[in-house]
Amino acid sequence: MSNSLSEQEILRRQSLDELIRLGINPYPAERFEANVSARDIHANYERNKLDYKAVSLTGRIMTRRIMGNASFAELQDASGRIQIYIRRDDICMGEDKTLYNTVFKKLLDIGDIIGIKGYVFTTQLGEITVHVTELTLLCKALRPLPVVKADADGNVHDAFTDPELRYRQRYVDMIVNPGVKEVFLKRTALMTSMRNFLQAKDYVEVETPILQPLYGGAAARPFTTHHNTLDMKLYLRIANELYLKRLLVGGLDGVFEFAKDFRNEGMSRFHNPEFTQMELYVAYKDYSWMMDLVEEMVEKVAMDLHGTTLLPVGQHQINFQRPWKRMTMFEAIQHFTNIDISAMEEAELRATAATLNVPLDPKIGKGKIIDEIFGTLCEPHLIQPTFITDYPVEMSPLAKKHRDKPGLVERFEAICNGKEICNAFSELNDPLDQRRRFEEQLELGKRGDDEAMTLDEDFLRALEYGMPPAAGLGMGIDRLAMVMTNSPSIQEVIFFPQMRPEHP
RNA sequence: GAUUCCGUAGCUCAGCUGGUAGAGCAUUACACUUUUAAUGUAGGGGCCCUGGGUUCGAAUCCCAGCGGAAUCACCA
Repeated sequence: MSNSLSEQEILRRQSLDELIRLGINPYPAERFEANVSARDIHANYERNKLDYKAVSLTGRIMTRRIMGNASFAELQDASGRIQIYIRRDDICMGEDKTLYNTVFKKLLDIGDIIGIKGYVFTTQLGEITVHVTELTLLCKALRPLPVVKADADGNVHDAFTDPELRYRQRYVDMIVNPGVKEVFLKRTALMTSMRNFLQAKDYVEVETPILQPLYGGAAARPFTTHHNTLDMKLYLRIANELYLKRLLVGGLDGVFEFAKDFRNEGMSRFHNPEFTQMELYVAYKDYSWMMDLVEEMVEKVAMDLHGTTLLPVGQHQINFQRPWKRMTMFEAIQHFTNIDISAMEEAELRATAATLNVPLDPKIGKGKIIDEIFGTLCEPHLIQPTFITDYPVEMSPLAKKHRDKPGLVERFEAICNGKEICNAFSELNDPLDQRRRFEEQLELGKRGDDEAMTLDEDFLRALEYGMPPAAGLGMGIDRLAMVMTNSPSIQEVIFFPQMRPEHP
């Protein structure tokens, strides 16, 4: 951003001064009520012409085609675009033609917001258009908008595509690239659909602390902050799991929260430092019950958003229709490598990883080796929604041990388009086992694992009062939104993704 | 953090092996009462990301920095 104004910005400021000199308030306080939207006109005018003889409409001027004493322009409101037709002698009934000759033709620009009154008609070329009889300026824009045009064949010219500008100035992106708003409306619809689904089951939507004295519920590095009055360190949550489980102890049998979580880690097209998870905990259920719920919920979300379960995602067609494929982690590895690792100990696993060309950090243990093999050789190939079940206990300190498979926990992830979209367990409710698992994490922390979990005494105290057996779920809303809107990066589904500051 | 690519007008982009800038749209002026990427004619607009170097001369070559993108690493 420069201190000096561009030629076009100077001209717009001069136009602003001129408008004021003519007695026109460029930012009026009076309400201008629209009685119709662009979409409404397009959808209903042909069937019901009599209803469109006195319309009033607001919007932003997006294109202008000025031809002497009559002009066309396109107005964009929240619902879409509509062409308007402005004739000099219709908006200037008397001798004074200033409103058309000076105000409309010279002082208004692309990007200005106006209100119009008039009637709808169809032009000779068949385009539904509003014939303007009154024109009111509602907001003068001082910066020029990037002008994007589309030709008759639908080719877009001079598209506003620079990702940096699009993300830094999302408002411009939204004005100029209509698909952008659609993506975000879909994201909202996704959350609404999910919320309705969960509320219909009488689960309670709650809010839990974002500022936490101890961070827990996931393995990640936190953002740290400080409370002045209490003079204490606080963390932005990396998860809300431990608080929602306290609510199960407290007697809520089904709770969920759409939670902004914060992780102080790398950024990529799959990772933003702040992101949204929907976490759900339901008492007296287990992880296989939760798989059924996830299938049902995501299938419904797809239907609500698109009216179909079959969606294009990148190069693939993904079908969210129930039932989804289910396989254990060991089965998945056997499927993709033809090797059965289920009985292997650490040394053999390490050797197997080496023959499979999976690079390993020498410090990691058995559970992480298995996960590494899975993540490298299996996960990227799982395109259709698939539940992967039964994870090594070492990586899942909050999950209940498997009812009949030693060394594993009752956990699943749903993988879709090669990426995890959710993670769920039968929740560990044995307070003594939970304490041991935390202590193991503390050991890992001492050995230098900066993502090991901390021991939360208050959470353990809550478990000692007794938490009902429960199934828990964490669903990545951003990741799911990417899949549901066929977006290749997380920045496309977060309004204001994290960026370096413009002025270092 | 590593590698590769990118940074030129408000926007999208040209600019070859070095000779100090071009197009389309936008913008300005004029013409035009149903156009639609409106059209026609004539203009204006550039710290070529920043700082060093090489050179008689750098948008162009070299080095460093700043921003961005992709891939990888990291992220259960």
